Order: sequence, then C-alpha cells, then structure tokens
Amino acid sequence: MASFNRVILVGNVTRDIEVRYIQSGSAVAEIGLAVNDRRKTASGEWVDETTFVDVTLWGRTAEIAGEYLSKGSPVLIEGRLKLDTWETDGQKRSKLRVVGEKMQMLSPRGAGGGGGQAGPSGGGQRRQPQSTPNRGGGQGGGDAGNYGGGDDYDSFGGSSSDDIPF
Amino acid sequence: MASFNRVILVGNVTRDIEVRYIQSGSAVAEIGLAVNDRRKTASGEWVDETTFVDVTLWGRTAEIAGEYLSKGSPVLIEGRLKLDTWETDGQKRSKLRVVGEKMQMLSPRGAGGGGGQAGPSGGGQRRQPQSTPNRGGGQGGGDAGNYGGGDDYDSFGGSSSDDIPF
Amino acid sequence: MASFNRVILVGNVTRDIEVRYIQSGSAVAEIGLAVNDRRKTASGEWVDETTFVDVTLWGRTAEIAGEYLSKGSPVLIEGRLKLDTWETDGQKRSKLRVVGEKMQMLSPRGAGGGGGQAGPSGGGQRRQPQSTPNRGGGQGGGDAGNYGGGDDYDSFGGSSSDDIPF
Amino acid sequence: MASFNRVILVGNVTRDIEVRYIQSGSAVAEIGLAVNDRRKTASGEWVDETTFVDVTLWGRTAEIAGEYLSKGSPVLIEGRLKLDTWETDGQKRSKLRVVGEKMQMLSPRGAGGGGGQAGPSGGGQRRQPQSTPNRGGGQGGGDAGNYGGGDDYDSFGGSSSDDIPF
DNA sequence: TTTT
DNA sequence: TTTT
Repeated sequence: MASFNRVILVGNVTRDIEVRYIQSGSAVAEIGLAVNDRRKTASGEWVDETTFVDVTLWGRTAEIAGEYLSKGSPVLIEGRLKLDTWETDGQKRSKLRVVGEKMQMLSPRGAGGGGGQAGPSGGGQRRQPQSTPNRGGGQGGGDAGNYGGGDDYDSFGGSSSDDIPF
Repeated sequence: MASFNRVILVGNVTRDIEVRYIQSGSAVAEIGLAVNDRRKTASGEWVDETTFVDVTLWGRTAEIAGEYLSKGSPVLIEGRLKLDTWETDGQKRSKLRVVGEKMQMLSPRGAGGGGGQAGPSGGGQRRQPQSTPNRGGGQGGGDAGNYGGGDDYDSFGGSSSDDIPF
Repeated sequence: MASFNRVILVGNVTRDIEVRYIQSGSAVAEIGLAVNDRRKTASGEWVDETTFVDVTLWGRTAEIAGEYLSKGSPVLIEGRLKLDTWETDGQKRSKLRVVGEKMQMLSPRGAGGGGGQAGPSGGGQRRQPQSTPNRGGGQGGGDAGNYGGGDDYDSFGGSSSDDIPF
Repeated sequence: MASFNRVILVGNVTRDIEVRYIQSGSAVAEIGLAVNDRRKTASGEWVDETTFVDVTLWGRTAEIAGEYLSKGSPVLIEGRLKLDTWETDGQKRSKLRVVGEKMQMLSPRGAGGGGGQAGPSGGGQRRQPQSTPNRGGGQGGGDAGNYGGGDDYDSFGGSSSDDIPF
C-alpha cells in the first residue's frame, strides 16, 4: 500500500561524533540531535521543548559528519523514521530513530558549533560539506550485519573522494 | 538556536481510533500508524520494513480521525517529532512519537480501508475531509494537564463545525 | 552556503503521461499535477485553490509513471524545485518546476484515477508501484544535452527490471 | 481529493526585504531566495545549480523577516507552492511561487548574512527569531485584495507582540 | 502491541 | 493549457 516516510530536522549535535566501520567496510555514525522548539501552551506562555533524537548516518555521510560536526554543531538532517527492535530478558523492546539520508551543516564555514573560529556569517565562506548517500561504485561488501542497519546506503559503497560535494 | 522539526508520513492505521476529551474539552486521539517500506539490502534483495509510529492528534483533527479513519485506513500525517518522558520505578523512560498537525485521508471517498463500500477510484467521489489544527475560537480551557500533551493545538479549541473543510 | 530544497506534493495528474527517451537512453516524463487546496480566506469563507505544477520524472520513475498513471490519478511526488531558464526573442524567461525524485501512487491497486476497475479500497490489493531514482549500474550514456535536464537521475541509468519495488 | 502541498527550502536572501501593509493591516514581504545546489551531472562533474524562488511572507512572519533578514541572510522557509495567475495584454500568465508559512533564521545571532558582527557559532548566542503564522486575535479585516494573497494567516491578525517566540 |  |  501507499507509504511515505520523511523526516526533516534542524538541531544541534549533543556529543562529539564517533564513526565506526562495519564488516562490509561501511562507515556508520550515531549522532545525537537536540531539536529545540519554543511553543505556546494552552495558557499562553511560551515553553521550551527539546526533542532528543538519535540519528544514524551511513557511508560517506557518516564520515563527513565525523570530520566536520562536533558537540553543539547545528545541522539539518533529512531522513526517515526507523523502528529498531530488539529483545532484553525475553522482553521485546523497540525505539524510534531517524536514519539520515542527507546532512547539511549549518554553521558558518563548517567550523562546527563548538569551534570558536567561526567568522562573520555571510562573509567569504566557501560552500560547506553537504552530504548525500553515495550511489556509485560498490565494494563487494554486504553481510548479514549489514542489513538491519547497513541498508541500501552503504550497500553501494563508493565513498570515492569525488563524492564529496566541495 | 535554529531548529526545525517536520515529519511527513503515509501509512495505514493499525487499529480503530478512540477519541477522548481532556479536561479543557479538547479532543485527543492516539493513532497507530504502520508505514511500510520496501528497500534494497546490501545484497540486493528487496526487504519489507515496517515502521510503527504512534501519532497524537488534537482538537478537530482528532475528531475527524475518529469519525473517518478505521483500522487499515491509509492516511497522510504531517507533524513533528516529540519526546515523551516519564518515570517508572524511578527509571526515566522516554519514547519518540509524532504529534500530527495535519491529516489527509487517502482512501477514496473516505470510506476507510476496512470498509467494503469503497467504489471505483476516480469515480465521482467528492472531496474528502482534510484536517488542520483549528486556529480560531478559544474556549477558556487550559489546565496544567493540558500542557505536556495538550500543547497549542487544543488551546484554541474552536471546533466549530465550519472548521471542517468539506 | 547551506542549502536545502525539498518539495512534497499530493495531487492529481492532469493529463495522460508521455514518456520519451533522451539520447543517452534515459526515460523522461513531464507530468502535470493539480494540487487542490481548500483554505479559509480573511473573511472566513472556504475557497478552493488549485496549484498546477509541472513535474519532471527521470529514468525508471518516468517509466513507471507512464505505465501506471493516467489523467486523474492521485499521486504523491517528492522532489525539488528547479528553475528552468531559456531565451525567447532575446527575452530571458524562466519557470519553476519540480523535479520528482520519488513517486508514490495513491490510487487503490494502482488502477489509475481514470480507470473504472478500481475495487473496494482496503480489499485484497497488493503493494503498488513506488518509484525511486535508480542508483546502480550506469550505461555509458551522458551527453551534453543530458545535463541541464538529464541531471543525475538518468545518469546512472540502471533501469534493470529488478529496480521495480513490487 | 487527496492533496498535500509542502515546500522546505534553505537558501540565501537575494535582496533586502521590504515589508508593506495591505489594506486590512496585514504585513506582506516578498523575499527572493537563492537555493544553491551542487549535483553531479551525467558525465560525473559537479555543477552548481541555483534555484531562485520568490517567497511571500505574511503577518508577523513578514515583519520579523523585514527586521532580521537582509541580503545574503541564510534562512529556512517552510511553506507551500502557489500559482499566481494574471493577464497581460489579454495573455494569461502564471508563475509559481512559495507562500512561506514558517521561517527560521540560520545565521548566528540573527545577525543577518550581510552583517559582519557574527561571532563564533555555537557560542553564547541566544535563541533566534523563528516565526510561525500567528493564530490569535482577529482584526476585522478581509477585503478583496486580501484574498488571493491575504489568505488565512493574516486573517486572524493578532500580531500582538507576545506572538514573537523570543 | 500492530497495518497493507 | 489543466485534475478531483
């Protein structure tokens, strides 16, 4: 049946990013994202509400995140919701997360939110890294562990450096 | 800091919908949504992946959902991610859900996916209910319990019948 | 600098779809989409407003559209805005359109809005075609005429039949 | 029939913003947005593609834009496509634009892209203005000129200063 | 805990 | 230029 699954978030990274590599060679990064919202309550006051979301990035996107994002960095993530399910002590558990398919850094010069060297916005900065799942190449890869996580993004591997749009 | 929080889902309702009313008089509905996806694995096979999402609807939107959606109904939901947090036995727990701000039925004639009377698609059907949070009126309401759930949608109440766009 | 470009539309196809093939062998379809909206005016009346949008589909997505969509078919398109520019009599002209990157049919059984054979919704229908740009293969292709129109979707060609998700 | 119309753009403002007021008292701003994209062509080179989009903002959102955005400012706009139609010399003409329903500034401290005083990103900056259509009040308003432009956002007027989320 |  |  008809289906569609799209999430677009802008928030700040909650911790430095660790990139790891699964057996197939694909990079994965789990990033914490804090999305702050300010909204009016029934009684008319403004309240802050923060939504913490776990975002999984794959392949080249994960590597770019690892290289350019740090705690505090503002970032836009486009992806989809994914339900992770597992069992603990015979108890079925599940958790919604976001699989990020596209990442767009929002800090000036890609300096990272934590950095201090960010210059005047709108100045002479050069285009920042923007990442999209790579679609070329293929590096053999693909094992059981790859799916249920690996999914299609890394499956085409690629990651050749000219996949970096900057 | 900059923030943005948008989710757009198309899926099928997993159970009939119950509408309840909170103290302020606002309607609330918790709907289960199954979003089916078919994607390619690393090894090139197609796998089905279903993401089950809990969606909260408020106000007039909740009522329209209660009236027109039933188990199986295809529906498009636009909303935002929200982190529900609570405590059980001193254990902090949390869960991502979606607060639906807009609902668009996708079954012909609004017959509901479970119904049998749905006629030929593309026939003479009339515009279906589409719901957006009401923004008018106001009915006093607004209590503590209202926030952290009630949020802004129901706070303006309204629900006058001419808020139904059909 | 930071950029993001995302459009998500649900509407009805305004005319039957013609698929043509560019020199590189890639399929292209120009589909007309009517997006109907009902919104309240300042004076509180409901008015209908239709937005007609030209959507360009590429590759396998174009072919699936050609095969399954016809005048009237309800469809969801995810894509991006694109500014087409050209010159007429030394006059620069331009026009916004949408490049569709993903297509999701919304009619029951993929019967097309114009067809009459669509059965009861929620019945025994099987998963419908859903299309995403192909990302594999590559068939040499790629000529000048390809860019400024062809863009990346067709550039990887593919179109092997197992790219059809149903 | 089912319909949905959503556009999300991140780009830079192409000129300083002028806010004007229509008869009903509502503010309007027409902002030019340049959305830069870098994508791969069929032949594998990266090309820059800029999409220029006209965005109309209403009400409080327009005023905030006028106050905080200037040429070059990075901004996220969420809205919908709208087809403007008119006649010139008996010739029917039309043009797609975006009606912005939500605006999120992306420059540090809301300093505007053109400004030079933007400090280190991720530093001590305070929440920036984020604008959503106001939903309260109502100021009678509503004239012909208002519709086909005015639409629902300004129709509830409001614009009381506590509608500013910062 | 589930829908198609 | 249009669809429901």
